[in-house]
Amino acid sequence: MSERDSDRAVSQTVRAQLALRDLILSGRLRPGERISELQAVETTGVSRTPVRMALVRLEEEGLLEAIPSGGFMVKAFTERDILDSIELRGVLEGLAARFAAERGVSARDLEPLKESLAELDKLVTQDVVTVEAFSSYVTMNARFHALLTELSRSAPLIRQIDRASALPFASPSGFVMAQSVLPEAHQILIIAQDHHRIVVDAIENREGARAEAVMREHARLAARNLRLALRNRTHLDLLPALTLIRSPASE
Amino acid sequence: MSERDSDRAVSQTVRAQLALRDLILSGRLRPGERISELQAVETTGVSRTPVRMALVRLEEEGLLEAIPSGGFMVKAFTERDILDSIELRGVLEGLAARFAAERGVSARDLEPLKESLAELDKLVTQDVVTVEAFSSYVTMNARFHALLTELSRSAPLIRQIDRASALPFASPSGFVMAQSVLPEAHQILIIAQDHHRIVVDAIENREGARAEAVMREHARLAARNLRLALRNRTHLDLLPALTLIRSPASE
DNA sequence: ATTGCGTCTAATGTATACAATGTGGATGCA
DNA sequence: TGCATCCACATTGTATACATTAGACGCAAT
Repeated sequence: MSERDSDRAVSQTVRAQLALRDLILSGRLRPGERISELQAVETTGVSRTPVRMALVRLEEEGLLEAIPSGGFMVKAFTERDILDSIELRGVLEGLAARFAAERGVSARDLEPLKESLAELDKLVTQDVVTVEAFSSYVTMNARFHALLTELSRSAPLIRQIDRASALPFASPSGFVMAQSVLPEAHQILIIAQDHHRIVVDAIENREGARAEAVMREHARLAARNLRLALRNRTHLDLLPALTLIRSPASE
Repeated sequence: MSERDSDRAVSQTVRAQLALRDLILSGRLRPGERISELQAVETTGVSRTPVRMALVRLEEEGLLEAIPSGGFMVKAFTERDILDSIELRGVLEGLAARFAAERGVSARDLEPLKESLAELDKLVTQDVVTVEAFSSYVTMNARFHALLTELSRSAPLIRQIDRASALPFASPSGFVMAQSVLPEAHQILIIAQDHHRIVVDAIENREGARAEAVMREHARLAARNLRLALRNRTHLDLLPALTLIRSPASE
């Protein structure tokens, strides 16, 4: 009755899903830990049915793992898993870029991507780099990647990219915030933006192989950011998802 | 009480999932058709709760689509969707082959793949090509692809390939049976087997780019089979999954 | 005649009660 | 003292009853 509108708008299932995901990513549920349904009921305030639905969806999302005897546990990731997930996303986005280039994109359809590119330019070219600037960069970067993916005009591919980007450490903006405290911050941003520019140019000129290659390399910036962030572990609080790392698989 | 052991062994959820999947792939539930939960309860014989679980899993699998206002409908695919799904699988398997090649595979780990290759050789080199031979080819081919995927030793990638291969028309053996009635049957088999041989060789010699490229091309054989099967539509009964095609997107 | 509003119905979303199974502990025997 | 077995409890899987919402049909008014 006295619930807020924002609470009433979404289903109990979604509410439970959001609450549980937050619990996992914040590290309050540790990797390997079994998730008790009744405990989740108490925490989220919804009944068991939507909690179970949320658990199934979180398993699909990749954050949970089904226990053979029943129930779910929080999934544990190695550093290698994360790097592979980033490479995987790069390969998929590379395919999307190649599809866009090979199949052709009308000037009208390319316009939103170019606008997104210009907006990113405004942020990157300014000298002072504040935390707020990084925050809006994250938003605009996500938009650029989403627009690029859609240009593939391939529903199966878009779906697969969305699923691959669902894990926070695999998403295009997963480690951008880590840059904000790194000395190499501005350099990496400039390089990333050059990748953006190149892929738009390649699509426009229908150079499929070039578009694919640059998107693959683009994703590897995230891998570089991850390694940098792990080396000087001063600001790991910016990356809550790293609580999911089990054995860092030191090389 | 009087249920068969095979029925008692699996959960109601899995039973409903199998029954509904069969209904969809057999074409008894047409694309775009809304699935009534109560109707599904009657058909499958289990109660609404496991039916709903099964529906969620089938949506994740890609066979169903969530309706914004609630419930699910059978997903419709264009011919383009299917071709893209095949290309997508090829790209992912290409990545798996590249990972295997770049990271190296011990002789011991490569052994099962070589055995699988030899078994396939026995089938391919024999002159008479019966339907039974094709059937066992499908099994062994699936095994080869599964072994190859595992050699990537990347849990995220294996997971993604499994999900991409879940759709019957995207799986490595999706259109092999269509070959069995085509005059080009034996030729295609010989070519496919050569791809298998090349990828094993490339992995052994740590040639990542070669391994990746050949797996991509290998997947395109499935696309070729699909086009051939659609052209002479005499034996479409071998490919029940094609009932999911909505508008064939003629080119 | 068409459009808009209201009601009614049937469907999904949710909660909870019940059943069955797996797990942990304790006890007894070797 | 260690291992195995059994029992009890807790947890998940299932069924069903209830709530809520979306969609359809009909009636009335313009």
